Amino acid sequence: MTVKKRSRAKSPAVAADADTEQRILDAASTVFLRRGTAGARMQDIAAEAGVNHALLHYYFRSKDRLAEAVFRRAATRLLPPFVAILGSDLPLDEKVARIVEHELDQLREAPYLPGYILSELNHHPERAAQLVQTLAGVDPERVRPAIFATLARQIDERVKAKKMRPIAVEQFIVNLVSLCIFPFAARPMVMTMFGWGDEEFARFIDRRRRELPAFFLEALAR
Amino acid sequence: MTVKKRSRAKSPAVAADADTEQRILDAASTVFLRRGTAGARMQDIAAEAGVNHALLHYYFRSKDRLAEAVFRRAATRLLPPFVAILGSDLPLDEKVARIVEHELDQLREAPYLPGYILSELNHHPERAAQLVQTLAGVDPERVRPAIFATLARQIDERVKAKKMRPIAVEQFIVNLVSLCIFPFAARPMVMTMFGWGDEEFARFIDRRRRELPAFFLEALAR
DNA sequence: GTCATGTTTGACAATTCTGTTAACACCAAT
DNA sequence: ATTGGTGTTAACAGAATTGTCAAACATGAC
Repeated sequence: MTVKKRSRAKSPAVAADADTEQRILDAASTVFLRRGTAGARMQDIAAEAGVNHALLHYYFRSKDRLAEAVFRRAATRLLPPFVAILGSDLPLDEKVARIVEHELDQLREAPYLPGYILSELNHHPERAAQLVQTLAGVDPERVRPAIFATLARQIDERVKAKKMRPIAVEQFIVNLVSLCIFPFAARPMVMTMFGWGDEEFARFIDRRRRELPAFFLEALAR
Repeated sequence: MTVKKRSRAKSPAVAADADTEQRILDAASTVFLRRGTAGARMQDIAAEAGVNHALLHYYFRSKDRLAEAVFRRAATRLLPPFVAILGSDLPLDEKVARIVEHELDQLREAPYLPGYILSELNHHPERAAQLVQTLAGVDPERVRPAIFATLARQIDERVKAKKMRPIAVEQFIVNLVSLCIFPFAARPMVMTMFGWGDEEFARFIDRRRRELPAFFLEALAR
């Protein structure tokens, strides 16, 4: 009834003022990431976007749908690069270095992302499955082996060459991701514990970006 | 007006049925940890505790206060042991081993804890400061140096003895905590990614408990 | 027994929040 | 100019949620 085909044929004259739907989505991201889905109010999102709150419903029908759009976009920015790098055929230490650099660069720009995503997945675990599907384009049953295979082979090679102590692929991945993402998810706690402001935290991350690959690889070297 | 001195002189005859205030706090923990503070409903907590929801207000005055009580209790269970071990005078590798074991044992029982605490601190960063104070009994300005001093000295000694590569204390701590806590905070994602159920995740944690100390210490050994 | 005190409940008030509707402005095409 | 469609708003309806209150209830003391 209210749903129309949304052909965004933006008036070519006014290029400066962004597409409304986009502006709403951006505002929703801002608010949802800070307050969480349950804690956010539609009214606040409307204010942040500078529009009447009825417009949110016009474009996204309900809070649930808007929240899902935001979540999907957020997750899409966080995970795929990770999977791409891990599943590539770069040498193992190159993979580690790239992931650390990419992830830390990314999160420096969007520090609320990890906390938001972890929190949402804790409250709606069912979204995780749906998410992995969306990200992969196919179902996880087919993507997982692909990543696992190359990674397991690389680890195996280095173990056989006596260059690395053995480790399960799952532990390898979780360790790497933990070290990259956790500091951002726990940022308020970290900053308080160490008595830091934003600049100190930034320096901490800079240093981490340099030192983490070596730390991780040394943990496995022999 | 409604606040009375709450002398819990529990009727000694009926020891089985727990103190109501305690039952409410337990129920609130359950619900808040699962749904988050903003997502939880007072009605649900009342139902979980098996009482009328007016009782929640009778004992805790408002949702905010109840939420704070729950948060304080949760944080009190997670952090102090960590600080205690880290600040003790055990040898360094013993500290690492103990923290890994204790933390993983603890979290196996309460897997929602990390996600809840991280989430709450993201939405109310101001609570972090207040929390650290409460935990320490004194202000963080005095506790922090204490932990730092012993830890920094231990690291320094091993570095000088050519047994360890140098690392900043902050990075040391964050790395250790990341590896312990993150897997639980990201549990839904981890389980989905790997296609696991509860048993597989439990086995994963078991293995982690055994292997993590070595992983961590090897990362720094030379 | 009844009185006093703390506990518990059902009903209700007040507010906040989501979602809907009808009117209006603007532009494009006929 | 008129018509039709899209985007936008103000006002409103309905639901859900937090919080209050007076009355009922238990229990031990006198």
